[in-house]
Amino acid sequence: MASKRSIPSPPADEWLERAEIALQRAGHRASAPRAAVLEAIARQQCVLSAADIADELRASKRRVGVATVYRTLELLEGLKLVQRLDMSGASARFEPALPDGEHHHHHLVCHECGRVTPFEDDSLERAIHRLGDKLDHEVDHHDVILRGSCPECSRSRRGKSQSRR
Amino acid sequence: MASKRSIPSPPADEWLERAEIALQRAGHRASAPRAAVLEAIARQQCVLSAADIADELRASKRRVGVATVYRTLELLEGLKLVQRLDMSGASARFEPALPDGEHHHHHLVCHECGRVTPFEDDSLERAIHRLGDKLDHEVDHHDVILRGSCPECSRSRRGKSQSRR
DNA sequence: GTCGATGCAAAGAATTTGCAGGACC
DNA sequence: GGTCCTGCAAATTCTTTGCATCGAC
Repeated sequence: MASKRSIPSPPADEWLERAEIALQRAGHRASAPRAAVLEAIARQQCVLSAADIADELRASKRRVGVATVYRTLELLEGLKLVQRLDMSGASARFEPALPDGEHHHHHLVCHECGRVTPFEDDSLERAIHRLGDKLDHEVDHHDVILRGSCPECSRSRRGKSQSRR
Repeated sequence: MASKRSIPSPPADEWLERAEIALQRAGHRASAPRAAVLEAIARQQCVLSAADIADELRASKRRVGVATVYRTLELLEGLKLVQRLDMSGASARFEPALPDGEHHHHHLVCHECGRVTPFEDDSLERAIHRLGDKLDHEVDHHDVILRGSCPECSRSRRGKSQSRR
């Protein structure tokens, strides 16, 4: 047990289609650079920074200016199609957002290797939901970030002694 | 009975003393500028940015360079005496951190007025703690940010019409 | 007296913005 | 063909760093 705690692979194409439709309905044009950014986001397996996206596109011969990447991300964030993840100090990361609470998840950040791992947990969601009711605030979004060491890092730090917990 | 949901006023002096001792024990000198930054942090009622601290000190005639403010905050963060709060886009905010889990809390950010309100909730903490066990990661810290409208903003939005923005 | 701490200003990094030309509808 | 969009580079903002000087221990 304690095996793959990863989240079922996100429906990339579905997201892409939804994003394209949402942009169109919001009155935005479907340009090639914008489409390239959308595809890079849809294709990603992990959270990406604006620079990551620009680099990736440059590598695949579809150069897109950073400004366009930022402008597209801003647009998508406004339409709740991407979710921004603030990394202490470093540049912000972005990931495709799924509709509503569907597939809602949060992140673990390893402060040794920097890796970001998504996870989901119903009891956490329930606790937050209850909180929303309890507090006067209208809560419409929440971020949870757990920081610590990922399995690889803590394992290698422990060195030889391998004690599963 | 959901009236005072605020957190009991933090023991400012206690924090200040603890911070001074911790710095000294870590081999740092007690300079006047650093002391001024410490006091500003201890005195704060809400989260402050580095610029806020510098401004506040300038107002109270104890000018301290921003560089010193940042350096002090970095020092304090390393000693777990302050907690950094990443604000999407805007500059990071800092607040005094209390020892261990003592008085542990999180924040609500109003996306209308920007106000940051602390809250604490045991069931949330328990859920996160359980999560730490469930996930392979060693979790040693967590941040939770709820975003929404504070009571004032949602009230005024509902009550009156939505004039100016 | 030594070495850490400070302030200033320059350097860096991340993100935004102005503008002229290009592309979509 | 009118706009919206793009790329580039300059501008902003936040934070860090180099360096000569100052001050705590």
